Amino acid sequence: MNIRENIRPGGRSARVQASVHKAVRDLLSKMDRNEVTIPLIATEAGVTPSTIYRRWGDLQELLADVAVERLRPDAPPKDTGSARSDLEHWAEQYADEMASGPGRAMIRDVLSSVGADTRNAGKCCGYTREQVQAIAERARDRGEEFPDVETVIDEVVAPIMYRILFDDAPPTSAKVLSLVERLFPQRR
Amino acid sequence: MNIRENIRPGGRSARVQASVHKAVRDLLSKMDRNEVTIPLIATEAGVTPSTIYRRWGDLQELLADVAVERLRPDAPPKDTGSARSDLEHWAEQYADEMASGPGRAMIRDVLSSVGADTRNAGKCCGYTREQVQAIAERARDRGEEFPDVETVIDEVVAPIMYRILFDDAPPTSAKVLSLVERLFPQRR
DNA sequence: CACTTAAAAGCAAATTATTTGCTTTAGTGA
DNA sequence: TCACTAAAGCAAATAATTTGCTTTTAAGTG
Repeated sequence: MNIRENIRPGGRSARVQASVHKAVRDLLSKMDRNEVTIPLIATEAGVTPSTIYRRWGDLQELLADVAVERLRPDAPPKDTGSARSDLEHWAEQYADEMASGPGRAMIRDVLSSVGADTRNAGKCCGYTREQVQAIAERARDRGEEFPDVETVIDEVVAPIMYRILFDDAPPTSAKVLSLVERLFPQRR
Repeated sequence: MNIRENIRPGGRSARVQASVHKAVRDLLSKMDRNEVTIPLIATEAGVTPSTIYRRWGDLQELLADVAVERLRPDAPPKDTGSARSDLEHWAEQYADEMASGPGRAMIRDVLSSVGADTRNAGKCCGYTREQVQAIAERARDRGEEFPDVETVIDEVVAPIMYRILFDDAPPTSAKVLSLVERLFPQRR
């Protein structure tokens, strides 16, 4: 078979990507985000600035790329015994993480990259959907009632995110619980 | 009274601000947003780049400043006879405007400015709240039932915005109507 | 295991954007 | 009208970005 696949060499790629990502994370933890520049990242990562420019285009794209990685959940939602409490637990944690300083900064980075190709924001939304999906599936396996995933996104995730992004006050824990409550027809 | 108020001269300010804003709007309508640079804006506006750098700091802040202005509603929500239809009408229009190319770009600009001082995103949220408030007040004057403004934000505005920002598919008209429907206890 | 290939990295010069110190201009209040 | 000061202009210095060209390196091939 000799139709040349367009998988091409480019072997150092992974290594460079890893060291650049690490450099970004390190610098971001040490200094103010608008002091971080591409030449600085390049030096820290031990690569040439032009490498970064050519691979990522600009700082925004690079920051978005790093942020998406960091926003990827590292574990499925905790199993607390019932779907409702799984969701409560997950939503509170989600709200906390996203409302934190670094969380907000990462969301901003993701949203402000235009990257029509990369669809960064879409990826984040996808991670969230997967998490909710996992809770929903556990509910089904247990034979519990559980709302549609899209409904959970509309009624729990969206308000949390809207308040974090646009409002001065991030949602309190009580607020998050009340959002979840609306989804469950009757008492506990 | 001679305690010097800290209102200081700075008279050309308004004129410069107007011409810079106009230049930004004009350029944005003519070319791709990432071809727009501060030196270009400065030339178009007939000012010096350093003036812009000193007043706005960087391109993001300037774009955010212009975007906030443009996102300000120019009229109160249309009075269509009933609160529910006012809200339906307003929400559909809001969703359309925000989901459009320019709408999305403006939201992105607003969100990606850090401006801890300016609170750009907060202003936008404020405009939205005012619009919903106006509908709510009309409802009250007519003696109609109407949900709490914050509830409308959680259940209608937030899902619309979340889907526009994070999801690939902006909300359809039917989707928007179904969001409004949930807020009204029973049939029309 | 050479050896070829092409994507990705390095390098450096050219271009462009940003910052900064100093000077000038023009509203404002006396 | 005059003095005052915030904001604008100007230009030199610095920093970031782009670009053409060369070099390196992981794969795939024989």
